[in-house]
Amino acid sequence: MDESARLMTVLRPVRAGNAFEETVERLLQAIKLGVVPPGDKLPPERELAVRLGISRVTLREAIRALSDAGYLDVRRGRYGGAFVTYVPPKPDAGELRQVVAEMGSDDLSDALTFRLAVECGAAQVLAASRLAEDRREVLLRRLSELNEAPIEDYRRLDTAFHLSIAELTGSTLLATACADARSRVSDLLNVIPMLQVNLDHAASQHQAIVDAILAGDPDGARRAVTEHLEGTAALLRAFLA
Amino acid sequence: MDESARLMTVLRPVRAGNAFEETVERLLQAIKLGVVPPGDKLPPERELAVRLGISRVTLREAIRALSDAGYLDVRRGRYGGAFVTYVPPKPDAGELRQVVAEMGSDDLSDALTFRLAVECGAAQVLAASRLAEDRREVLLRRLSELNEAPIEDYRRLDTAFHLSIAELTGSTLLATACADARSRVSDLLNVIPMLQVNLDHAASQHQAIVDAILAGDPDGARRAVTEHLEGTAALLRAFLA
DNA sequence: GTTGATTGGGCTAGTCTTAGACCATTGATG
DNA sequence: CATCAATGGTCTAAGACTAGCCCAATCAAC
Repeated sequence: MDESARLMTVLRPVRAGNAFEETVERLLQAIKLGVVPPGDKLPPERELAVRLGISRVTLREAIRALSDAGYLDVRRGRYGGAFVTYVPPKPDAGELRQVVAEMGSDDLSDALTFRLAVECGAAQVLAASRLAEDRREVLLRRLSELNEAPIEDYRRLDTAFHLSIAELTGSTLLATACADARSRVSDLLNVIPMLQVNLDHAASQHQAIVDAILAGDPDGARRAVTEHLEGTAALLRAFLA
Repeated sequence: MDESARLMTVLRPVRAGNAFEETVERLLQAIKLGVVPPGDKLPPERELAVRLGISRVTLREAIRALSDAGYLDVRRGRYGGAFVTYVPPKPDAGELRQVVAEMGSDDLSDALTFRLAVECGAAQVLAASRLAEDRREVLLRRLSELNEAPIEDYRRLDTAFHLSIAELTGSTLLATACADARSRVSDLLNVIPMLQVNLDHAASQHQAIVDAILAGDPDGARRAVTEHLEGTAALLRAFLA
């Protein structure tokens, strides 16, 4: 609150952990967000190490850890690679309380606030910009893909829809922030039961978000995103009591 | 835009550089944002190294580099320390073109979009929350400090005002994002001439932001922040042509 | 003045990380 | 069924980074 709060913010740790830990975290993000869907494989080690800006040795340690933990299946030889075996756990309200407890109430509250802010920010920025026809089509395609998704692909395509909004703004920083926000709550979202009423509700909210963005209505987009996110946020916050 | 855009976002470099470079960047952020004002000193090396999660050796290399570059004056002995000597350059429209050019148009555009999104997001979140009386007072105090600021303190107190909005949401992640966004454009803001009309304009916009937040009006807060930021953004974008 | 607490300056041994080379396995293709 | 390109598996030497220790300088307080 006072001046020293800003010192805490800026003079925070330069690094979240060692290279190995940060790499595990990043790969886990790619897996859990469905950027690399189950059954697909990560890029070859040599290429991935360059992309992540780390040595192949460190990357291999991280892959090894994820392989041991059951997230990846590593196969040698041509057409081999690190295949994603992780499938999101089946929704289970019982586990929800446990997962929330593991995270800590302060971190959860922080993550939910952050997510609300950046997703609303992205939606309003996108609504305020003149959108080229091909970008409108991307947004509509993501929406229809989500609406037609089989249950087992729902979470991944929901993520894809939400992240597309940030990506379409053209800001890498914003897309990164939204991906980060999403991954901080993805474990929680995964264990929330998916009832048909909720899916229907979500579908109409998604439609409202897209309508507001395409209509060039930033306030409407902001409200639609807020309404959509506050639904799950309120549910999660209820488990903090 | 397509699926591979998300690969680029998530499988980006794990680290922005080596520990030394990242530390220099972080200290520079603290200095340029005025978190440690000119004449004040950084925390003692031993304490700062712990906060930043790096070794004292690496921290000292970074401090040495900033000292050589004229940002810090390091003095030994009790009551010594690394004193901030950096004072923001005098505004100069001539330099603006040069600073914009150094940054690159894509990075600038990205930073401006990111800043707009996160600051709007923070303001709307704050406006939507029930604000305790002491928090309202913090906001009002920051505003009046800014309005009464001598010209040489204006930028620093303007930063303090803007960052307070994010800090008051209670989200560390959001405060960090806003500080990051601000520091990405601070060099540019510093060289924009400060004309009295512009200062008056900014003052009324700041007032509108605070009014909307205290009134619990997220849409109003969003619009007020957008109007305020788009002013400088438009000016900066003009230099991209 | 002398003292003592605080602070920057510097050294060393050990660990983490990297770059690059080379080996082993796989399976589509001819 | 032999080939070979693509891919994971392994090793080594060099560099980056850290933890911990002690030295040197400064200056308020006594």
